Amino acid sequence: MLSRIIFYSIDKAIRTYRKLAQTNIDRAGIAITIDQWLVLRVIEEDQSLTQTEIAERVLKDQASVARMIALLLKHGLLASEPVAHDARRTRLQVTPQGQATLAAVEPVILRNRAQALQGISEEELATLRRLLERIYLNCST
Amino acid sequence: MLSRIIFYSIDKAIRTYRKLAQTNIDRAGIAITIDQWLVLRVIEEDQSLTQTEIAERVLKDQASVARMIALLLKHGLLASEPVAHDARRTRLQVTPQGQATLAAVEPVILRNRAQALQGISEEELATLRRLLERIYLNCST
DNA sequence: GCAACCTCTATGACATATCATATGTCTTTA
DNA sequence: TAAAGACATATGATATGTCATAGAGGTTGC
Repeated sequence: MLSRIIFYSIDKAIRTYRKLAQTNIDRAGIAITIDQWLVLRVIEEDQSLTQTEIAERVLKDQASVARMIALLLKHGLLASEPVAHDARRTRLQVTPQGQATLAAVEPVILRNRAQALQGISEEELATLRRLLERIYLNCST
Repeated sequence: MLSRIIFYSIDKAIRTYRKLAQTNIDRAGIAITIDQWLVLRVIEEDQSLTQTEIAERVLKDQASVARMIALLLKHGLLASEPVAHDARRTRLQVTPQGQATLAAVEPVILRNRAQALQGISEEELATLRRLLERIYLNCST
């Protein structure tokens, strides 16, 4: 039975959460994917990050991040300007439109999380986090 | 901090596990993706399933399953034949090559799981499963 | 200084995720 | 039984995941 496999449960939980999150963002009339939102949010926090560093923070590949950034630029949520001391890079900036999108998404995400974690205590959450971290460490070595 | 968000932990755990699994399959010289393997395995268990039913079992979209089946057919791991009473469908069969692939992957998967779950007790696993199931239910309603 | 090496970004190739829809085929209902 | 609805599969469009690599630009060591 697939349902007895823990990785199946993990996959099911995260997929269902992602679907809920994206549905609610769409329903709020916001034109962004959750993955793009995550990247945008990380850039907002620190605009000096390289794509590789962004990729590490959001657990994605540099190639994926490059394409998401290209889309965010195309959609006007990000702007880029050259960096003086390093011609390989560009400095990314969240545009006012990007800021507005972040602000609009924030409450939706908070509601999603609250819904997803209903009936789960802080202690259980800590346990969950600890076990998942253990799996992560077991897999990375 | 992203690391404080539980969905980040879930995502990190499952991604790292998937990467470990795929790396070990590749390293064993087996030409199949984990997703294709999962589909092939489900078909082996019940060859009368429709694509939609397979998709439900493996938590994927019918469109994704259709494309994976197309690849499995192309690679010779599956064969299809018409179904007498319903012209919409085809009956899928795991070929000998498919059987061999499943047999070769099995021990790799078992080793992966054992590695990923090192140091986690049966009781903790049950807790993990219960919490993830709760998140899933919270998100599906 | 410059050769070897490393970093940053972009992109090709292929697989998957998701939604929408097309097409053909049952099935049900008026 | 014909029309309407449901179902099975395929596919277009777009986004992401992953690996590999190209191409331009830094950095280091000699």
